[in-house]
Amino acid sequence: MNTNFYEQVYEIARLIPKGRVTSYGAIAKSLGAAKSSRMVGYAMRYAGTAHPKVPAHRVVNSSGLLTGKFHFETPEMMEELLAGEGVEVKDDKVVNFKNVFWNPLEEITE
DNA sequence: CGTTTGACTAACA
DNA sequence: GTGTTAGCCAAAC
Repeated sequence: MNTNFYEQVYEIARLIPKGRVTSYGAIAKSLGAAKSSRMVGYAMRYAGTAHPKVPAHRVVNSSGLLTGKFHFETPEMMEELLAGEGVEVKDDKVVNFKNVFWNPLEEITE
């Protein structure tokens, strides 16, 4: 299969379980491209155009901050989506980030 | 094909 | 804890 960089990012993003979040850097590391953390976010930018669509709202920065909320249809949608999945969001940040953090490396295990 | 960009991270002040 | 700077790299324009 064509393991495009974007496709890999999307694939992992879809693996994020409900009620859990992860960081861009974590995804980048799972791809073996820890340096390309920005590329992960860059790819997420096209998440809405990707098929199938990816739960970009489950991806936050290393601080658990909803950095990409403004890229959604509405900045508030990201919080709503997370809240709807059981992830509490306070001041644009994920509450108990470490607690809800999901490590893709544990799921990939390849 | 060259330049700009960017939903990041880490390091430093 | 907050602000700024630098490094990073692949895609978009």
